[in-house]
Amino acid sequence: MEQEAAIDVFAALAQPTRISVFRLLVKVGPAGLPALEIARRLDVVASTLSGHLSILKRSGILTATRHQREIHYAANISAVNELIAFLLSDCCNGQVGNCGDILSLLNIEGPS
Amino acid sequence: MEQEAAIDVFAALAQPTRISVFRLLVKVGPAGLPALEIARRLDVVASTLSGHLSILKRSGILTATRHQREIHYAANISAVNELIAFLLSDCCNGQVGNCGDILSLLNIEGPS
DNA sequence: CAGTCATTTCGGTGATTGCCGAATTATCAT
DNA sequence: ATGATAATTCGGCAATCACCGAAATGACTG
Repeated sequence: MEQEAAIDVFAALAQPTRISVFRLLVKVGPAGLPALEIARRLDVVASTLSGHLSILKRSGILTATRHQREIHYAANISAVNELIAFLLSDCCNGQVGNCGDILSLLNIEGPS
Repeated sequence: MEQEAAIDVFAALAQPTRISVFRLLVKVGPAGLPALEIARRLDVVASTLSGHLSILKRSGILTATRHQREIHYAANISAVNELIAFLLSDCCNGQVGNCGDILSLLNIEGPS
């Protein structure tokens, strides 16, 4: 992931409604939710939400697929992966082990 | 990390000069750099940089320590860890293995 | 084709952001 | 104290952002 793309993702997530949308969609899983359902659950006006969804989608952190009349938005987990890889790329030379405490903070210890 | 804090970090990184500062400081390592040296390397006016440093510091992604006349800014890697943990917390139930391809994207495979 | 539902676009407003130069504060050496 | 260096604060300006309601588009149904 290039710096410009990472900035777009950071900007997309740097807003309360948008990060709430993203987290909701992460929880919901790959099936995602239609826009109005998101608006209902987060209590946001539809037109306002539409702008936020557009920003999130343009950054690549959400995907949108039409299901009949509805457009289902879903979190794009691989974009999260790329963002994390970008964050770590400069300090670890691509090898996460170099960053020490990251692994333990993420509870990576193999099956318990 | 709470959602509010994560938003502050995202907002801090969602700006070209600021993310360049952050990446420069990650590369430089824990010793960090004084403000004017950062300004020189990134070709940014001192007063403009000062505002950016203040935003980065307030978000917790940078630390600042005085060394005689200079204030040395350094990347706070543990804040990066917390941010990554926040990003993953909703989809993995705290267990990164649940997210599947994250591990391989990060080149976590044990010593090669 | 007419109607309905889902979503987006448009228009306008108030708040925030980023930028710079000038002035100010802080620290140290002489 | 004086002067020099490091860094921040201030004032003002242009650009962007977030928000809402109203209107428009797109997609399906009868």
